[in-house]
Amino acid sequence: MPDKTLPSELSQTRGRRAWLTVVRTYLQCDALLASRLAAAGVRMGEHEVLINLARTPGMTQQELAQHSFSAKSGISMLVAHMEKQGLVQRNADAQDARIKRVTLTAGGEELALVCVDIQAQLALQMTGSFSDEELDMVERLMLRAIDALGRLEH
Amino acid sequence: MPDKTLPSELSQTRGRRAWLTVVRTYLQCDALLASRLAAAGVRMGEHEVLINLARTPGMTQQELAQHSFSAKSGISMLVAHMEKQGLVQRNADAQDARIKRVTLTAGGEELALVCVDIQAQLALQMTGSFSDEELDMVERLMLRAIDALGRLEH
DNA sequence: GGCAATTAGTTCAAATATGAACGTATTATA
DNA sequence: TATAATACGTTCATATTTGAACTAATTGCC
Repeated sequence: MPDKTLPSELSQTRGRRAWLTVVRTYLQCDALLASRLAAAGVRMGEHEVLINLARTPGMTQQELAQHSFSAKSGISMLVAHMEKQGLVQRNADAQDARIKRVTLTAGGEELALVCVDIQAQLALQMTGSFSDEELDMVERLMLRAIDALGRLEH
Repeated sequence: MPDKTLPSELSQTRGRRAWLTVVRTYLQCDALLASRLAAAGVRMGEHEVLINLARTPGMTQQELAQHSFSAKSGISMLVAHMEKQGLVQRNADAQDARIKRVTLTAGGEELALVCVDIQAQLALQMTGSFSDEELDMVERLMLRAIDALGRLEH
């Protein structure tokens, strides 16, 4: 009986192969998304903030940073810039003076709709041939993966 | 409640929801991968090059750039740096003097094994609860998505 | 052969993203 | 209550990444 799994075997597992395909898909999709957003005059970082605030108005910058997986310093500068552009508004929280709650302005809402549209359009083009069952399957499997990752984080 | 505009319909499709879950999974996995590689003294860019060259020795820098979805200028600098570190070697192609073929040194091979191991380990931890059928399903679906993306690229 | 078009790689300035240090506000603890 | 520990946001120096301009080599075409 062969003993514990060796690195050279591990590297050929189905899991790794499947995941690398996910990564390739993500990177290719991301590149296309970036180019379509650029055509609409929106950068990836702005897109992320707009999408998040459209779904959840009043997010803190900390929350924005976590959700977009970027450093809070970057969010601070980005949101400041977007405020100058008139896309968002920052208001101190009533209960906690440390917190700045960020909301979209009318112009921000409008641009967020464009972003959502671009994103949804791309998702549709990419998964257009998937059945509802297949889409649900993807979502459920990915949620399981996220769950497994969460258990590792400490 | 009456319908709003067209975008709001699109934004709620299964496809978008499923895809956003994939994105979240990718970002979370990527962050963890980066931290584990950092613990081994390897940066993400180096990891990408090492993994690629381990699978396909003698890749050109152009090919490396395409496979890792980064600018060729970055690859040029990165590979030059890795050559100084003694991880890779660049040799002019015999047939085409423009091309530099990149291969791993013994040290590079060794480090590449570590990278492959970290990557495979993470993939296994993430998809450990998946059945073979589920893994194959993920791979096939992602390949279909990549195919659909390929058809759009013009 | 000769010349335009293309391709691989490099360089460098500019755009982006990050981490550490700091100021300020809040919460926990003694 | 005082004081330490923590949390949010900003700033700034420092990576990291990119795009455009450039050199050199190759290919296509007349």
